[in-house]
Amino acid sequence: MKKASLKDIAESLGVSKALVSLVLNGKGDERGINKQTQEKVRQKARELNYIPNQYARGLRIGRTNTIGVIVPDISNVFYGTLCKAIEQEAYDKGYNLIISNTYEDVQKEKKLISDLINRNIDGLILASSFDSKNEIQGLTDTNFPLVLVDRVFDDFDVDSVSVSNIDGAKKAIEFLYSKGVKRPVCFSMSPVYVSSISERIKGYMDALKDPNKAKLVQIPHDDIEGGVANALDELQNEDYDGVFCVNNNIAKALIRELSMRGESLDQVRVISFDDIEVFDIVNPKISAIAQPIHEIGKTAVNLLIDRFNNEEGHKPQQVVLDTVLVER
Amino acid sequence: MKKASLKDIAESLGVSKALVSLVLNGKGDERGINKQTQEKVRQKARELNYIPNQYARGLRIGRTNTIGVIVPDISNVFYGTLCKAIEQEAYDKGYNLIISNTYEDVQKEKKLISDLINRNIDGLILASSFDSKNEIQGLTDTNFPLVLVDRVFDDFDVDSVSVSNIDGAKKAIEFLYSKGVKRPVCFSMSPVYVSSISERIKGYMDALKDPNKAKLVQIPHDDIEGGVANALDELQNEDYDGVFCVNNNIAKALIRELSMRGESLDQVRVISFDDIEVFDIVNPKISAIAQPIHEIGKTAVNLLIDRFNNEEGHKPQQVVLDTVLVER
DNA sequence: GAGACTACTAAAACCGATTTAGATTCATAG
DNA sequence: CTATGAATCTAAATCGGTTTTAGTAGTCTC
Repeated sequence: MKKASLKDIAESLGVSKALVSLVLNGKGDERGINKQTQEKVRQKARELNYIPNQYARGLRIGRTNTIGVIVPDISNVFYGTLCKAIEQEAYDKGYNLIISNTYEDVQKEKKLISDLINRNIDGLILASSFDSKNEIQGLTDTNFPLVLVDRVFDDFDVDSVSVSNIDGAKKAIEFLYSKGVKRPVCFSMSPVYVSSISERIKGYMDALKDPNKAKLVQIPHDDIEGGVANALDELQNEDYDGVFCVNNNIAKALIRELSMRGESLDQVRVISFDDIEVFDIVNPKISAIAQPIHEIGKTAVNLLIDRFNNEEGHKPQQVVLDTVLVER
Repeated sequence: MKKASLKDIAESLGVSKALVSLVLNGKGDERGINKQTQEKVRQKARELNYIPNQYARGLRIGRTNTIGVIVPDISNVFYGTLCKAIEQEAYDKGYNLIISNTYEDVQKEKKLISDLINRNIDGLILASSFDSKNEIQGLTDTNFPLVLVDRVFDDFDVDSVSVSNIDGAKKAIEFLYSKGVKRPVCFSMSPVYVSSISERIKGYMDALKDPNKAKLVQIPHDDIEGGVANALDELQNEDYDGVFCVNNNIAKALIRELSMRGESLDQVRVISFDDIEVFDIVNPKISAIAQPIHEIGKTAVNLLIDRFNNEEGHKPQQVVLDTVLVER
């Protein structure tokens, strides 16, 4: 049983394709098509289980109701949840998603961007691994609908949704102090070119009571386990009693490493940016700075759709959402 | 700068669209087109940064190089990783993905399936929440390329990829015995209609040394936390010293609940189906039955592609992969 | 120099929708 | 009896590719 086309409906009713198309697109009244004829068309469409061919439609009207999403790694819970949020909102608004992962590979990211665009997506939501906005400058120059999430660039006239990383980091440090921590160190990720990470470091610095006691440890992003282990060795002789992890991957590695060394989480108080389920399962539980992931996704989708509906008048917005301290 | 079309290349070179199309599709030699002409065409295509419009192409040849993927929940690490595996393999083979979540909602799953098909995907990889094969019988009757993963149906002549759940569960129980556990109970999920769960229960039963000592606890899937808490209350007076969790969600809840009650994981030995990172972070670590997720994804994609290339001759296969005991 | 063959290229149909510009009918006004 | 116009509907162009069919030169054969 082949799928029914416009033509099938038109022929079986003895009317033209044009009429059928107009009726089914709700332009029947506007175009003065007889109510009874309209009803017959709709009836027949149901009967034949007609659904328009999206590709013919896309070819003609230049839109495909598909949004591209590029994230570093969908199997990372943060991005998985973000995609879920995006998908829900997009689905409600009648859009589908094409999701791709870069695995932080800048070359792959470039290729993916052009691949997706050439698949005629209507717009792109991008959590970029690029180290500068230059890489996507070309995209924005062509006026392609783009929303950056999670990782954004300063002074860049593009729609974006991010969280107040500086503020979130400050909250984390203040929380540590309030729990009696005297000297918090910061476990950071290198390289730090992504905006979110560098901002969190700045927040840490800003919140320190005594800037001279700042201690920043760089964990290489391609060997988190090893980096954390080295860091702990190095810190053996330093006196510190709290750790602020700039993301959950570092925190997970830290928890694992500490327990392998038989050191309790009671001795060193840990707090992390990004709240994940693990923090609620380990003992003792770990506090965290949670991002409003659902809202990030929802906002990103709506910025895009606003742009679609408003091609000319749209002004790029940089939305910055607040984080929440999850105290455990 | 608008995107270049076939016509642009043809006109700027003074040849026909047809010639350009043939050359760029590698049929130049076959059709005896002058080598030099071919080179000029390719050169110009590069110069104009030409990429074919996938929708025009899809409309004409009836394929879109897009695979639909439907899973219960992409923010669940298991499915996130599965999607990642599928995406990698598909990407390598030149296919894109459209991913959607059902959240175990059968109605949404039905709608998603028809939505995706009407977006002209070439094939579908489905981790279904349906309780019977009847729901997708219609799909297979139309001969639509479909591969079931994770959750499959017996006696169903459809491509599928799953793991040997019975065998995996047996391994888990045997492992518990080998570690001195005397009486393992099974924390299962209700309802149990999905094949994977019921098979794991069967594996548990089969592996018990004394079937009279079987103890099966049903955890409602929509209140795992509460279900686990109730189960632990109920088990207070029973003597048991090991728990086999049929999936990671139950295990996570169990670990959390045990530590909240101050009970150590040393007293009750826990093992879970599905291996997740958490099990390597908590203290003590948790052993697990790992699924070869990457291979599942890869196999599913290749079954689909084989079907594409082999429309008539393709025979549905039920691939069953082995699990691995991850001992910690 | 006609017929056949080779090497190359163009034209046109087609996929299935949308949309523009116009055609047809019929009633009413002048 | 014709012009005006409202009400209905349609033909055809279009989107950007792919593929089939048909053609034109030029060369070779006898």
